[in-house]
Amino acid sequence: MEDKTTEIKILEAATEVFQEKGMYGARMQEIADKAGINKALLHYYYRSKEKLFETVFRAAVSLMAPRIKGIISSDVPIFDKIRKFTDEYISFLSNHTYLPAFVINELNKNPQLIQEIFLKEIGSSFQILRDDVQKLADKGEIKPVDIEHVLVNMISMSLFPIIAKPLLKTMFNKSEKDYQIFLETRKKLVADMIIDSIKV
Amino acid sequence: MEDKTTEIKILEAATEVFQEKGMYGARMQEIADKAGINKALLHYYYRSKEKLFETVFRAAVSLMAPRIKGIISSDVPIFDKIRKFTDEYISFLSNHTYLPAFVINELNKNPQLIQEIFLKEIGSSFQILRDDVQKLADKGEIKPVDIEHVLVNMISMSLFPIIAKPLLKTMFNKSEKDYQIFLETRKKLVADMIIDSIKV
DNA sequence: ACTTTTGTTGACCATTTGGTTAAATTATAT
DNA sequence: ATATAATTTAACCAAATGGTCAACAAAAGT
Repeated sequence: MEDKTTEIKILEAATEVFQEKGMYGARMQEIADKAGINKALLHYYYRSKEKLFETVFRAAVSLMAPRIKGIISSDVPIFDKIRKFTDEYISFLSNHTYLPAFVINELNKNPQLIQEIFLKEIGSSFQILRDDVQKLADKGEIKPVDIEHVLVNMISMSLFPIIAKPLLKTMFNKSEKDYQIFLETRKKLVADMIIDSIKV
Repeated sequence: MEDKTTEIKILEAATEVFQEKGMYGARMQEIADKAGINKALLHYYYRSKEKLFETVFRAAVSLMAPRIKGIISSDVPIFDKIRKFTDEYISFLSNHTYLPAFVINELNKNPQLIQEIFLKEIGSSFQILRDDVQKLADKGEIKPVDIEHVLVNMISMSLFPIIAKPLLKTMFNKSEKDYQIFLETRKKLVADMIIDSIKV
């Protein structure tokens, strides 16, 4: 933490605070304290709170989105793609618990940010997936499903248990460790469900 | 809007603002303006911002939770229960788009609130469901599934498309109306998937 | 009629907050 | 060495914010 450049230290501290408190709840002073620097330095590197937030937010999206993109546009059989997705995405999110709630929440509060940021990250790869699925359906290798629903189902079942973790943890009376196991189990379970829903 | 009691007007205005901006982002002045009253009146009826927020939050949970509870603990065959859930819950949430993101988000930021509020609302009915499913599995009428996963799957696929609406709307390039149709379609689709995953 | 309680307001206050500035310190180049 | 540029800080500021208070108005008891 010591030899890191100030700019990085700020970004890390800001990420923590913003993800925990959100754009409005975050305090510049808290970020400065957490980064171990003077508040004025924040403004020296990132001109305003908004600028800093946007940087953090873009970084968060850039951390989440390419993984979806990379997996769904990789050149492997579709069933493998699905298994790979649930496996890697649930793993990744387990280690970044705050991320999805942060992104989705800020997206709700500031919808116009999406067009620019999110589409650029994901956009194109979705078309590819759509075409792939169409071809497979034509060849009779899978059911002629609506890819939008399949994708939403898969993302829902992978992401929601992370977003609603505190709720579900309490609801099912699970310890932190038990919840991790619960998530681990879902990797295969979700993939199986999705595959079952599209295989002929 | 005119003949409503001041207290109600405040609560409605506060609900709007809190759901849109969150606890931190909400401004007492904005709530007062939206309610068409003086800011001091807010403090006359609800002593502090925190108090007001908690009232709004509890009301939101009380709006969401009993519906889950009512459906899953009703005395109808399990498959009907599932169809009823997806149908009614997606309908309800379509008319209260902000609700789930609001509840889940605040729950993430303030986890200790859950124990008290959420468990009281949901808690018991979950045990009933668990027992029901166990019995059905013993009788061989459904697979011996893990009810926790089934429930999470069902809630995930119903709730997530509401929470991530702005994201998915952009991603799939859908108009407001198209998105409503998309959600409408999901009612049956989700129920079918859940039922398929547990039927023998 | 009038007293008391309840509801409502405008003006005000202390604190917090994002942001600035001028000066000091450190690094870099000449 | 020294001038120049980059980094860091303490002190400060204006605006915003949650909250209060004294006074006024309306309702409700009596």
